[in-house]
Amino acid sequence: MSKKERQQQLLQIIDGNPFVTDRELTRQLKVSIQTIRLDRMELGIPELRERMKQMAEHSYDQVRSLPADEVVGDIVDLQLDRSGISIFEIREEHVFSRNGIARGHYVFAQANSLAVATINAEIALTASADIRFVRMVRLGEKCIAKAQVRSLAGRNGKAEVDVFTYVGEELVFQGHFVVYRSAIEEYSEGGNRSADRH
Amino acid sequence: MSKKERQQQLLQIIDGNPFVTDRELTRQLKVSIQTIRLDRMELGIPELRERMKQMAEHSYDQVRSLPADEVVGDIVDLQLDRSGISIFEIREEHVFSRNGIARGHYVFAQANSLAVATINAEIALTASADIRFVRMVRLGEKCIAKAQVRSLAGRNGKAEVDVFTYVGEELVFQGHFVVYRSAIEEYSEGGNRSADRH
DNA sequence: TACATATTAGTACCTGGTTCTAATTATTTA
DNA sequence: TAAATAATTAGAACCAGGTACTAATATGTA
Repeated sequence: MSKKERQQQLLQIIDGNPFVTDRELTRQLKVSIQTIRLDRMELGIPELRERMKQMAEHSYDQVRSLPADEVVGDIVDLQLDRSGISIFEIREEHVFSRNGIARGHYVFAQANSLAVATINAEIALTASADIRFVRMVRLGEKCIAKAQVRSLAGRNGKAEVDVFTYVGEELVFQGHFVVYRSAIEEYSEGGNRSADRH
Repeated sequence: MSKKERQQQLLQIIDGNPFVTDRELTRQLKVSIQTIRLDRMELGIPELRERMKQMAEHSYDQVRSLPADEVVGDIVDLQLDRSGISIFEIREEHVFSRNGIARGHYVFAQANSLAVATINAEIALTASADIRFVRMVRLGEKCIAKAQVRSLAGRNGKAEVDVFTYVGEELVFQGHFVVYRSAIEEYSEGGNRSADRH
């Protein structure tokens, strides 16, 4: 096996399992540990611990901003059963790496979270939605979603919420949500009201 | 400061920043490094490297299944401009930890990804959608989304796609998507066709 | 054959710890 | 107040998984 072939294999192995040690690599590639290390140098692959650290840091950033939180976006204003505003900044982890455009479901998730949070009920869940992506949202843009409750049925019924999301003055998304409100734990899209603002 | 108070502080510090070393902790808590280590022992907090490893492994699991991939769900059948089927298993990272119910935007994302992937165009993007969450989806359930293209406009125009998502025989989600297709790179919700199944 | 490239070997050193023994300080309790 | 107990600190040996560096040995090529 040539040096190039071996380095290709090494890339593949580490790509397939980033948790592999140099010692394990020597067993798989049948070369000395020094060769493995020279190869890693040439290929710019950091040591195992550094790889794990980078993965941990990367995931930590995501965890802090993302779906670890049951509400996507930061709710800055809330008048229960009336209106709400949330802010969500489009970051690296929300976009297609290819073109820096936000994945639709993040924009959707912000609006959905806000619609549900605005409804004052033990349990609120999205029943249906009618949505439109008015224009693409790019990396770094700050989405401001504004929710308006349009109608409220009884204590256990449907509520209708309109959400408009803006970047600056521009409308980027609009949605009409039908949200079920209930005191019974059945389908919780936003869950217990008291737990929303962790 | 009592031992209990210190251990509470220690928990808080590590919770706030899991990347802190014992040495940094000695500076913040003004005790010896042995005390820090005894405290970690008592509290069952692993060493920095182990913490990073766990985060990395956890995120790696997520990355493998989740939005790192630009298509949410595994497309198992695809007839461009006609129909498509994708499978998406609801895992730990897709549900509300509180009740084990899938976050709506994952169910939405699977359907959205499939609708876009089914359209045969250089660039495809979701323009609007009309969706309904028919019943909740729980941890461990396998969502099978079936897309049917209903209408196609010219090379650069709108396409309409219906997506029905099932768990077993039960319908859990339905959506009507309007997707823009274009050869011009403008708003890519699924991106270059050739890159979808990487 | 001479030279270059590739590979292997070996040593010292590093971080961020664990494990263990032992000594020193509080703090409590009899 | 003295003895007992708990809490804290010190120090040395050791570990994984490396880096950095020097030097020797293959292996191929002009």
